Amino acid sequence: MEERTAPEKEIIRQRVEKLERLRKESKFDPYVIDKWDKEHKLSFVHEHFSHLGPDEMDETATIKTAGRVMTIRKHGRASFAHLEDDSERLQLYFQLNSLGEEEYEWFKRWVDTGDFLGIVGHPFRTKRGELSLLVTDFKLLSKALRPLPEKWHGLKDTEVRYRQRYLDLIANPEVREAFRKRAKIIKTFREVLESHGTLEVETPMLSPIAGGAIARPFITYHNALGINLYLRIATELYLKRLVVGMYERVYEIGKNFRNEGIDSMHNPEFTAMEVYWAYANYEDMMNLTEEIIVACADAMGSRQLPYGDYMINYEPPFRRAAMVELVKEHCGIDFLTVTDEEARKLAKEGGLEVKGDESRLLIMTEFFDNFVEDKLIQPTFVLGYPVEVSPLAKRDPDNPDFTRRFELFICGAEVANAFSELNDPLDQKERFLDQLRKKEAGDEEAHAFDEDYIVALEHGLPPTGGLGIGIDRLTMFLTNSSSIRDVILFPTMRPKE
RNA sequence: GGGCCGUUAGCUCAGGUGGCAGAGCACCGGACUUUUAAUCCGGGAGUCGCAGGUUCGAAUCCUGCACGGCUCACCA
Repeated sequence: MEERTAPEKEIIRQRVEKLERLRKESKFDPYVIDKWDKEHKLSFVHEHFSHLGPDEMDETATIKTAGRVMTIRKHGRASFAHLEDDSERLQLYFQLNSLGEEEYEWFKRWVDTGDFLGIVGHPFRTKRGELSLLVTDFKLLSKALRPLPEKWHGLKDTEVRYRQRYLDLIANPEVREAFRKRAKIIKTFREVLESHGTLEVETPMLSPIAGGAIARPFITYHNALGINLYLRIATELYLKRLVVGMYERVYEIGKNFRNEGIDSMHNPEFTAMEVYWAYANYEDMMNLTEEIIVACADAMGSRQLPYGDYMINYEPPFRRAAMVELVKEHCGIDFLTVTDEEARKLAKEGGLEVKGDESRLLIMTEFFDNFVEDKLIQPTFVLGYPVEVSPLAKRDPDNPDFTRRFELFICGAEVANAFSELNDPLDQKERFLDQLRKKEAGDEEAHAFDEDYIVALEHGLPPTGGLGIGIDRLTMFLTNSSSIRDVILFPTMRPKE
């Protein structure tokens, strides 16, 4: 049988062989070094030596830096390379005269693109005008055995980009930038919340009941306890227990898990922020939402940010409109003046599925979901959600069919959900029971009945405003990303084979 | 779940009507002391996503499957 070598293996074989020769011939092992005193980021050179003119060098300045070799251009007795670190890219100039023959030949012989180099050198600008370092000393800090993605076109294959994100990050600097922005957004959340004296807490991801939202949970099993546990779908019920427990302002930023479909707006695990303030209501939460999002926009550098074909204006105040008004505006129907029966008829005419027992307000939310939501491009607070679709929100005392609740829509998608929290234990129990009945009637996604939470409410929850913001989605809109996978480093993927 | 599209060298991509598997980058060897998608000369590199079918002959046509993308539906 003829032995065949796969080409990829062949490249790696060559590199491994080279590594072995390097170890043997020059008594040097690139994987032995465990420290390099990197004194300067590459951006330091750009920041401090941009004033150098063509062919001008600052020999009094010695830069000690390190990074990954991205390109090499060898020219006999002088060579150029580009070094990249997490701040910048900078050209290196290796010259026989300044390095000495032995060192220079060593570089040409052993250094490949993808390798990590420690560099000592003087800043200068080439005749052609590129800021560079004249290398006076260098050390090979680590070797790459696989080739870098193509340098000109970058890495485009979406599947590889998501599965091997590190390659995406190496090849596409704008991707690195997007995740820096994500970190900035989360930092901004913390700064705003802390500035209002809000305490960051952590609540269970594993719990016997997955409550606080409508979603199918992931189920897992704990061996020692011998019970099923659910991965959380929201942090809501635990955070409100903490307000019962005398923390007046708490928030949590963390992962939620929902066992549902995957598309450009949904990942099975996603990051949400939830915050609860005692003695505050949903209007305070609206102001807080605005404050956080405006601060995030500012952190991105502008209150006008593009998303696809749209320019989104994050200048406050955001529009605030009742759902009834928005449905009237977009559909021409005033659901306050129709009967349940008329509403169902209108729904049928509008092409919506009707079972026959829906209230006019439930139909209204259907109209909203189907015909209004995706039209809300500019940041819009939608107020006045019916009680039926808001089992954890306080009723509006002037209008008991509605709750003191809002959702914020940006680019046609829900970004925030908030309400004056229902703190009446008896009402809450009734609404849970109502959800239970829905579940028994076959609604897989009705809220779970959480007896322990009712007990907590019975001990007294102060009037409380609560808010949840989907950080991935907000990050998408602030970074002009068309898919949630572009703002999650390692999105959920089906394993290959 | 439905529809459409994609899968060819490590990467980016060509390969009308079926007829010897290609280019650039990357890699290996050589020349070159200011290049920057360096250039020039030479070389190696492929289970054409997988499986089956049609055919003298399939990267190409047909069927199924896998993975991915877009989209619709469903869903927060």
